[in-house]
Amino acid sequence: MEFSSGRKRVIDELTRGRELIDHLRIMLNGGGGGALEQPLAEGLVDKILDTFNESLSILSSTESDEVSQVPAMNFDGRKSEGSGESCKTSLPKDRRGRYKRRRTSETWTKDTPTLYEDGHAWRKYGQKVILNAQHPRSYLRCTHKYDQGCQASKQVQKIQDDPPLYRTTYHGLHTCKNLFKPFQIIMDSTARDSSLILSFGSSPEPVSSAMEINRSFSSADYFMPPSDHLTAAFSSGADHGDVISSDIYSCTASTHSMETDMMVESLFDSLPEL
DNA sequence: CCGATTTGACCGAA
DNA sequence: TTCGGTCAAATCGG
Repeated sequence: MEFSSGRKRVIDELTRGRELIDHLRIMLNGGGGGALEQPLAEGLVDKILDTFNESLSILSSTESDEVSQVPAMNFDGRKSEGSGESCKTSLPKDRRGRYKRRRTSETWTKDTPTLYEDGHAWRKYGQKVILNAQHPRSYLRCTHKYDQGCQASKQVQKIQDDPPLYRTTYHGLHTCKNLFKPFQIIMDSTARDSSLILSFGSSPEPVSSAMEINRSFSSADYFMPPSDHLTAAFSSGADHGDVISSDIYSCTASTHSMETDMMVESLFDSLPEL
C-alpha cells in the first residue's frame, strides 16, 4: 500500500471516530436517554472501535512489513439484551456497522490436488455459491481468533474437477501459537536421489499434499530481503534449478508465514550435509 | 455440555 | 441492484 494513501485512510478513519465519539458524548450527556438509546449507543461504540482498529491496522501495515502486533478487538456477537423487554418477532437484529469488509491485507494462494493441510486449526464460518463457478467457496478463520486474537483466515474452493484441484487463498498471518499438526520430513527412498518429501501433518495421504524438495537449492533461495517476492522452489528433478512448476511454492516474503519459516528450518535441519 | 458446522439472512462494495 | 464476505441461530456430534 502506498504510504500516502494509507495515511489518508488513517486520517479518514480517525476523523470518523472523532465524529462518532462526539455523537456518543451528546447522547450520553443529553440525559433522558435511558433504555431507549442504549442499543444506539452500543452501536456507536462498536463503530468507534472499528475505526480505531482499522487505523491501527493501516498504520501497522504501512510502517512495517511485519505483522501487526495489534490484536484486533473482538466484536463478538455480544447482544444488547436489555432488561426484559425484547421483541420476540423474528425480526432480524440490526447488524449494521457490526463488521467491516476485509481489511486490505496481503493474500496468497495455493493450488493443491487435495485439501491442503497446513498445520493450523481452522473453523469454517461460511460457504457461498460463487457466480460462474461450479463449486462453492468455503470461508474459514483461525480457531484461535477469539482466544488469541489471531487474524488469519482462508478461503477454499474447488476449481477443477477431473484432476481435482483446490485453491486456498490465505488472508493475514497467524499470530497464534498453536500449530495443530507438526511438519514431517520424510525420506523417500523410492524417489530419485537427493530428493526429500516435505509433508504437512499426518493425513492419510501425506504424499499427495507434500512438496518435494531438492537439496541442490542453497539457503540463498529461501532467505530473501524483506518485501521481495520469495519463491521457494522445490524440485523433484535431479538437475539443479530444474523446477517443475507444480512444485513451486511461493508467497510474498513480507507475508511469509510461520509455515514457511518452519518449512525452511525443517528443511535445513533435515539435510544431512549440503 | 460445549465446540464445530450448516445455512439463510444480512452487510457493504462495486 | 448484484455479489461475495460475514454473522449467528439452529443443528450436529463427541
